[in-house]
Amino acid sequence: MARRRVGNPLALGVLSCLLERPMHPYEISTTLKERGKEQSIKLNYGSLYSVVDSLHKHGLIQAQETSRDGRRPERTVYAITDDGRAEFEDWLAELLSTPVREFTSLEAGLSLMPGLPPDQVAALLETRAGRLRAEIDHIEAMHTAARGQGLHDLFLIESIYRVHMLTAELDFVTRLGQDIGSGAMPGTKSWQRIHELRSDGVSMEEIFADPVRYLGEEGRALLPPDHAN
Amino acid sequence: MARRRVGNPLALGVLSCLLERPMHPYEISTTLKERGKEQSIKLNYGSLYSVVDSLHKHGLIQAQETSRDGRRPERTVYAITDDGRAEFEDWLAELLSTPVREFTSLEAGLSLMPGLPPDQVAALLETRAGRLRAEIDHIEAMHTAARGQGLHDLFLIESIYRVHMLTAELDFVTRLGQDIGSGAMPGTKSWQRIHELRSDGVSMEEIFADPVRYLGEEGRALLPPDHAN
DNA sequence: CATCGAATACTCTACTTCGAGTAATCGAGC
DNA sequence: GCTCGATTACTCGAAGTAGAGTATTCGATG
Repeated sequence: MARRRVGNPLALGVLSCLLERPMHPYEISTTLKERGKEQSIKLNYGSLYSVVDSLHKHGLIQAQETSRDGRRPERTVYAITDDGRAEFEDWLAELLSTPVREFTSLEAGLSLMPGLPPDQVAALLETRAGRLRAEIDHIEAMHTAARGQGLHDLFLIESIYRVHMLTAELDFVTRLGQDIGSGAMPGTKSWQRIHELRSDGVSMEEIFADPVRYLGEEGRALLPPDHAN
Repeated sequence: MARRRVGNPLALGVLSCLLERPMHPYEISTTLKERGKEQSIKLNYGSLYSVVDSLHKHGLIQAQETSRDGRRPERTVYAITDDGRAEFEDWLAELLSTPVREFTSLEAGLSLMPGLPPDQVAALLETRAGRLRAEIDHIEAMHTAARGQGLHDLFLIESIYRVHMLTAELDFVTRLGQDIGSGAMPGTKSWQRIHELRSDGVSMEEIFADPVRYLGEEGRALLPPDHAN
């Protein structure tokens, strides 16, 4: 994190609140929750307080007053600085303009997919598709409700984006599950066969040593594991 | 992370290597890299060694031998245990079947988007679209090359998924940028106006106190910030 | 007016992650 | 046979993250 002095996106949420008026950390957290920002920015107390400390240390916010009611914990009210305002604008512009590589768990799963037999993978992807459909329906019901309250799509935009991406994932997963299940996916036969061989006690090294013997012509594709990645 | 004894997906990559044969950590890292898995599973040395330790501590892998050549660092070779094999299958099945909520930086950006004026946001989204197109072209060129080497799509699946999702993002971002730029997005007028008022020194609180006065009828939508989220 | 759950407002610590740093060996070329 | 960059193989510490735990007050209910 050479670029940003504070790297957690929660810090951007903190700055966005302080842009309106000075607040203390707990108030920031409730404000973000009220506005549904915790749906798009991960928020937990441990991170909130350390992020606020860090923003303070770097001069992006400043402590205004420290008060206490009776014996309740101290509250420190923070205000944004000019430096903080500049950082907010620059950071937000970067988030919108610049894609960053994010590692998702489905990508990890897909890349290791051959570790399970194809019929099982097809079933698992079908299960995922069902869950995605449920999730999409759930979010869309909330959108309908929110629009009924007169809320602009502008304030739902991150959630609309989420539905858009979940739908794309659903398309992919549905198609892939079908292609694997039906055997339309090239290589599925070998994939299946390797799992059969392995449960008969043949080691990976034996199969790799002479794939054509174990897998027939399809096995030739395994010869140079020459990923041009 | 109550579920998995070791939470980092890198641990699944480690297990997948040891499923083939025992290896030492550095060999695991080169194997994962050779196969292009570091494109889909974040891999860095610090994490690798702590993940291996953790797998060992939890009995999912076991140390086989510790050797050293001359004065070179020690190498510990690890083998997977039956427990590790079970964990691998169960975890991989979960990754494929169960969507998890992942917070992306674009979602964070979109949710705070009104913090910049609409014309600037439209321009930033256009910039992003261009970068996404470049990224997609780049990955597709690699696919073409890999297929030319006789590689099955099966071994490119995570990368094909990535292109699918990048394309979905590109669609969304392109459309949103146009809608905001053209003013077709409802609420854009108020959004613009708020930024004008703010740079004239009007505070957020004043605007929220009487939105209709500052923004006309469109401002009425701001009255109950009643996110049904 | 006593009680009990919800809300307020943090604190603490164990765990994870990151990536620069270290240190030896190997091989190619002059 | 010497040098220099690549490769092998990790180590270390600073920083960040998670989320359970703590302590107080408020408000509704019987």
